[in-house]
Amino acid sequence: MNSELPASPDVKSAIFQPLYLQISQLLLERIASGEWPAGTYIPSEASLAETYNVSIGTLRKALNELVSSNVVIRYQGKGTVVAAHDSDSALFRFFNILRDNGERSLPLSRVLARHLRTASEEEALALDIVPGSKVIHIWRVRDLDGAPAILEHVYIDAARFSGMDREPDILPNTLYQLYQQKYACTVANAHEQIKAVNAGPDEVLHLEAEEGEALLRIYRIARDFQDKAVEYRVSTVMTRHHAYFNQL
Amino acid sequence: MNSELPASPDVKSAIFQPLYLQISQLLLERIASGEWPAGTYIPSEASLAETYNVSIGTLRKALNELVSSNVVIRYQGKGTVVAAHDSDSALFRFFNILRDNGERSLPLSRVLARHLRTASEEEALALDIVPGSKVIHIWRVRDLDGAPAILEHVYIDAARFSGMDREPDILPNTLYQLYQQKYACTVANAHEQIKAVNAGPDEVLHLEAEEGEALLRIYRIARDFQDKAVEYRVSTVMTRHHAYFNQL
DNA sequence: CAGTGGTCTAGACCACTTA
DNA sequence: AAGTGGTCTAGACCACTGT
Repeated sequence: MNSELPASPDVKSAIFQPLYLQISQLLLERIASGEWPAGTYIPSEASLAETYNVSIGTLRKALNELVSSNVVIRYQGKGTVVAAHDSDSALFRFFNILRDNGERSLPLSRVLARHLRTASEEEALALDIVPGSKVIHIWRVRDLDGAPAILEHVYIDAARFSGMDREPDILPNTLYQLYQQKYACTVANAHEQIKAVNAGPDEVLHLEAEEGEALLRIYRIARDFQDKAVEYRVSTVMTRHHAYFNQL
Repeated sequence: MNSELPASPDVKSAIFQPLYLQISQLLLERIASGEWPAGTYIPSEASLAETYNVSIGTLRKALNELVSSNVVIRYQGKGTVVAAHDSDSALFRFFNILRDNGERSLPLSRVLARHLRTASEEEALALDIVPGSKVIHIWRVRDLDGAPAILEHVYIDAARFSGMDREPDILPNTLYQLYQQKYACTVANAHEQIKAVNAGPDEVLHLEAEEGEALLRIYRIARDFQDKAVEYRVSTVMTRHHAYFNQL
């Protein structure tokens, strides 16, 4: 087959990109479309290779691309599963506030307010939606080790997450799981900007901070596989007993 | 050859690890030993494959491991070069303080003090050296966009960097380049812990901060390829016009 | 042009999981 | 035992870089 066809020229010349990247993209689209929901197993290498008419080696390379971008996880002898936010490893990828000694501390949330409102300029810019659109705003405190530690504003596009402002349920600790399970929307990466701020009235009241105490403020924009902004979040963190950890 | 030998069993059974990882490790050792200094080209795939008696595919896999851990960089048509800290990409891997809009800003250093002294308990712990050892301490201010923005304490093992406290030269902006070029010591990764602090006298004086103004404090331990601690650094950052950026 | 890394293939065999 | 992913090989061809 190799001697006749110089590596499936029809597919190759269509888009100028290596075959394995094209396949990787096709698989990503099928995952993003909801065909294979998070937590489910996708077909085996051999079967996918047959589907796309490529060698198994090329298909492996395509899958490895998805592994390195945290889209799927592979288990030898079992299969390839679409990454879900409830796995232990994924849970802490987006939660970098740890105890001073580096140990994990499970956060506990209390929602202070939740409502639908018109996006401010800043929020619309961050979420990449037209100014004047509606957003759902969630305001909550997160406790670490029994004490209030994070005061957090979360903004999401109301059009995309319609109904979430009226959900009767108590919100789960990790919103990303909720986005994934109820709205088929997986946060794939996030970008953060960190500054230091002096505590104001809100932080004095809800974080038991001293007036003017130095706190971390983290601005985060979370994006899905298509690089579309999913959530804008501003967190204010008390760092008396905890710190933001980062591996370079 | 494949029918006779089940994938070079002699090498394989010696250490229980995939061949390509063993080779990757061997190459890393040769790089760390100084045989191929930073910035130089290592032998071609074909020649290395012959040296280690493995197929070219296996050797590629070994090299790709080194690529993903930022040890080497490959250029099609040219060759494989040992990563150096002076490449534009590497320079900003360890410098995450950017302007609010996300643009880079080249820092400018002024050394306030530099001397040899006995390590404190904290410093010895961070550098993983025996308490009572000598460290070189560098204290400097870094300007961003013409204004003092970072007040930084740097600690390095005096035994490893002997002579650096007496160097007559003005220290370069990026110490990591100096470590690499003069001490054959490459910083391969780093771990950071970030807190918020209120400005004290030092920061008021050198960063022109208001008394009590909230500042970022970053504790960083930098390590080499062997995961040995190279440098301990405590930076205090003014975030009026800059922020710490991070991609998750 | 020769030499480098990048892609793709085809097939053998190994290691792990499940039934 | 059957099915999955993981390793290793061998070789063809492509794309890019220098002389």
